[in-house]
Amino acid sequence: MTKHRITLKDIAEKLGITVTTVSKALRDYPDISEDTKKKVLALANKLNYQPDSQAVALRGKGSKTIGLIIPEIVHYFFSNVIKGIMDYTEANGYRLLITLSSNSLELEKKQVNLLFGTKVDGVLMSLANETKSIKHLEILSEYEIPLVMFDKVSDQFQCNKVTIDDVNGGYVATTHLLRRGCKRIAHIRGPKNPLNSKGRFEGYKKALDEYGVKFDPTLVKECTDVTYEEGYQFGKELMQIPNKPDGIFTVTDQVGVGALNAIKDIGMKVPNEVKIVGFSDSQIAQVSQPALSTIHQPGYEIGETAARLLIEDIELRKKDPYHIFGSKQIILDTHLFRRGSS
Amino acid sequence: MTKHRITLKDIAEKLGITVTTVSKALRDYPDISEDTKKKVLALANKLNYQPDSQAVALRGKGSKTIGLIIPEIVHYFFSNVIKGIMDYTEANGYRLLITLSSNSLELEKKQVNLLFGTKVDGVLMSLANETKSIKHLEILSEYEIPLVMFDKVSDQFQCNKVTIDDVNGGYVATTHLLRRGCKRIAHIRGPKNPLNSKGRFEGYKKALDEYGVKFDPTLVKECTDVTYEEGYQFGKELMQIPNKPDGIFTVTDQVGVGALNAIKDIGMKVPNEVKIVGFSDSQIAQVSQPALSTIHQPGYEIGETAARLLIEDIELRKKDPYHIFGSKQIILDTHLFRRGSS
DNA sequence: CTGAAAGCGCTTACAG
DNA sequence: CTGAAAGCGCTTACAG
Repeated sequence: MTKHRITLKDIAEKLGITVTTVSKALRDYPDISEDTKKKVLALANKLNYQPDSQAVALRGKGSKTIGLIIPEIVHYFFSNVIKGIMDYTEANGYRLLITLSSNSLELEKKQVNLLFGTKVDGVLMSLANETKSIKHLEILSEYEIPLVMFDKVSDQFQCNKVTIDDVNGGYVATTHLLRRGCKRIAHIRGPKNPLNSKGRFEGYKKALDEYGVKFDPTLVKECTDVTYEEGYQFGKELMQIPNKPDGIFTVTDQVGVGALNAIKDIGMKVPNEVKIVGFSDSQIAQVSQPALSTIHQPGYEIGETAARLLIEDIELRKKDPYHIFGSKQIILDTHLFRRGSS
Repeated sequence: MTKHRITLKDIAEKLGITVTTVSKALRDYPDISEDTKKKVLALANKLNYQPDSQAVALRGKGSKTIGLIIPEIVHYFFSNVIKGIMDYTEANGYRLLITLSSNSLELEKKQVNLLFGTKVDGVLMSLANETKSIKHLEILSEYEIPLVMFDKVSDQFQCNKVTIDDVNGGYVATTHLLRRGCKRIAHIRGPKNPLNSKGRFEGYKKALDEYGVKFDPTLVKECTDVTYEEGYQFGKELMQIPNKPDGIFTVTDQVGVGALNAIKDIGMKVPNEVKIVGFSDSQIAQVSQPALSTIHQPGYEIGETAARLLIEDIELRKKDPYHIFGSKQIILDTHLFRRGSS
């Protein structure tokens, strides 16, 4: 005895009116009498009527659903971004369909097509590390599905983007080390491709340059997976070179804490002999001993802002078919959190 | 010049046949000629035809979408669960709609209704800490929408459930401390309500009992938010009581590392003076110094298993309208990972 | 082997 | 103020 879902027809029959009238009453059309509206509303509430979202989407304009493509989910920063997105979409009556690229271009393509097929009203995404060409995103512009990129964005695609200023973040981290008296500052960077690690690296070089410190490529290590283990390994290696660094700026906190622990395990003192600054302000940075100085990256705000920009485009387009989707880049502020490691 | 979405009608017109035939050809009906099938397939591929999922859902049986209600997203364990769910649903052609209860009963109710209105094929959920009564879930059984609970489950609702054996986990953690020679073992537990913290606490008591150690309520502290900070605070407090504990079992790794750092900051030695075991095997546990011993909780497998059980029920019901949804409880194994803290 | 017709649940121009 | 009709894109019993 499964219940069947209440439809407009059920309400109409019980009230002896037509579905047209019921539909209009529920949507508060001005040409329906107050009396009818009251009756319809009352019955709809009593029966816990929920419009069939598939039918509404099929008929109307938009599914009230947003698609998200994210490179990783087990990840402190991205979790925060997702939370920002969810809170904003939830508050604005949009559903969130979540998909994973696992940093693979192949999967990313698949997810774009899936979301297209699902007729989402818009897409939020952070690119996979692998992704260079953005040809697979063109289907979105062809069909005028708004896209907002965040964190890992491409400069080859025109759309709203939400990022932080990675160059400045790297610059602030490095000048902090310089001001704290470091003379030889190493950098453990991320992979070549994503713009973030490129930016942080540039900021590092810019700071050195400004302080008249010669850039030394032997002090730069490049991660593949950007893990704690890589940080530990590179931290160790850096302490074995003849002219050891006295400061390290790392592309993430995972890597930073890895380096920190390696240095402690070797028997050297942080921050006395080596100072370290990470990036992201993950929880891990607050918990290491000494706690890791880091550049705070506002994940929640990034997610919230990206969702807001997307929903604004969706709503504007609903009202005005000629509305052109935004193409600004919003760059959110970062801050240095100085802790025991520097 | 927005492109319009390719429909069956477009393909039919180009080929000079009807939508009926196109639909059947694409679904590989036996009564369509091979020749026609080939032509249709070829054109559909060429035009990158994607069936309108709303229309399919409206017409057919099921939306190929699963709803997830999760208490928290910025959370190492739940992130892993979600990844397990996503990988499984993705591999089986289901979409995932993700919603947050933020551990609030009110929001949880809202999300259940939202997912019901969205006509998801099934629901996965872990209960909010606040949730005691499960009356708001009855709508799912009334409309025969399958539900699988994981991690935080209720014994008042009949459905498939995936959990770990918290009692055993707490027992294993505590007996480990006893065997390592601890005489006075404290427990920093979670809130009263969720079954997990209750279970871990029971396991703790069971172990004490078995080893003939008298249970001392002054050695039990109860967290509200289960954070690093609470762990730090309680760790400190425990070291201030006259007859200090020499071992601590904590409800999570956050709390465990908090306690560990507090004890180090006081100037006491871990594991020499106090041994600590956490719970969950979060990343944080590998990174503290000494690394935290912990009970590994297989988040990914929990998610994967829950998704599998749900999709099995969905598919079976599609084939057999009389199929009755499962109501077994799968209890996954935990393991002790011994590290430097014990 | 192919197609005409009905219908899923809704919305909205149009008629009365 | 209310309702009959068309249609969104699809699937499937039924007819030929």
